[in-house]
Amino acid sequence: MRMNEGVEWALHSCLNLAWIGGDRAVTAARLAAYHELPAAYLNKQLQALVRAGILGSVSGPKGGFRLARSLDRITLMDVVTAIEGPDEAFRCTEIRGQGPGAAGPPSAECAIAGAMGRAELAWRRELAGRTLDDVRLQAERQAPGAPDRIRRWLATAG
Amino acid sequence: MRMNEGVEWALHSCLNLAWIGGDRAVTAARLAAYHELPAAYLNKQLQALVRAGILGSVSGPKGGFRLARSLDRITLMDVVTAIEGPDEAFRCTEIRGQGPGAAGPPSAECAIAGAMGRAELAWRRELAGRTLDDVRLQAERQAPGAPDRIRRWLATAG
DNA sequence: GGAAGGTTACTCGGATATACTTTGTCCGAGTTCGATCGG
DNA sequence: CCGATCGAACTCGGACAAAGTATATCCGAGTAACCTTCC
Repeated sequence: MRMNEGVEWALHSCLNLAWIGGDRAVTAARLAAYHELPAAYLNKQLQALVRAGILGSVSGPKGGFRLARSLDRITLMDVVTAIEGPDEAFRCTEIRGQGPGAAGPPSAECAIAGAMGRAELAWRRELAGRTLDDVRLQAERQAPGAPDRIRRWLATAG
Repeated sequence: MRMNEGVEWALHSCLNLAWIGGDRAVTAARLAAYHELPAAYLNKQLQALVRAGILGSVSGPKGGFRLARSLDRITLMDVVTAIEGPDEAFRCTEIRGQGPGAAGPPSAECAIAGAMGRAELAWRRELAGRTLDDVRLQAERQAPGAPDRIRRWLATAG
């Protein structure tokens, strides 16, 4: 069970977009270059964020991506769902109803699926309770120079 | 992000072994037949449980698998770790340290990795706090006939 | 009749194929900017 | 000189290919029971 690596890229890119400033659109190529990521593949992930309504996109010259809403309105859960999809990690296939072990019509929810689902719910609850603004605040506390650094790099390279 | 289907099989098999009774070893083929699962592949998963010390195995005729300890000493976390491995789902690859975005020597922990890690910890905590005996109790409450059913099937098929 | 030895059948265990998801790449549709032409 | 039109370059978006992991299968090593043989 391994989470899509695009989740990490998406989270970093969202923070970078916030630090750059919401008025300007930034291309996927530039966002990718900042962390030496494959540009086309990052583009694919950002598309997913657009479909989820987290980012907005502009085509053509001077085009690119920008945040569709402020960081305090984007949760970790939003990003994970956008990239990974809505399905749960543990999916009950109801094997208890297959073969000789079948108990006729399925009675209540499978106890195993219930327990696993509750654990996953705790995970989702934690993700939904943390906004990207929380993460940004923590990141700026640990590396105060980050916002300036990306703004300056974008200016010199741009 | 999809969890290995073997986790579900392993959990059901452990409960079935408990219902059958700990004195007798049951072959992978028989456990698989009870839910119409591919026998050889279930065998592979049960091997992982043996390596983790959850099950014990006996070779040769009258051989098979049996619980290495009682259900109240096996947590959901134990089984998940045995099948899925010890690695976390979200793995920080430290892209913040790559390319122009690098902030020299890595200061503190990546804020993103920290937040994701805390969420995953909540999930693990929930899994570690639930034993297979809890699940068995819940399952018997919902389907009181299950223990008898598998014992009887094993006797007739046997 | 009882016990020892050999044989057989059955099991786990790991090495080996196959299917599928994730990762990575490429080209086309659409759009905006800039240059060119005309008034 | 100013405005409109045309061309060109740049961007996202989705279709296409490669790699890695999960799924499924097969065969060999080991072992316990059983049968045969001998005392």
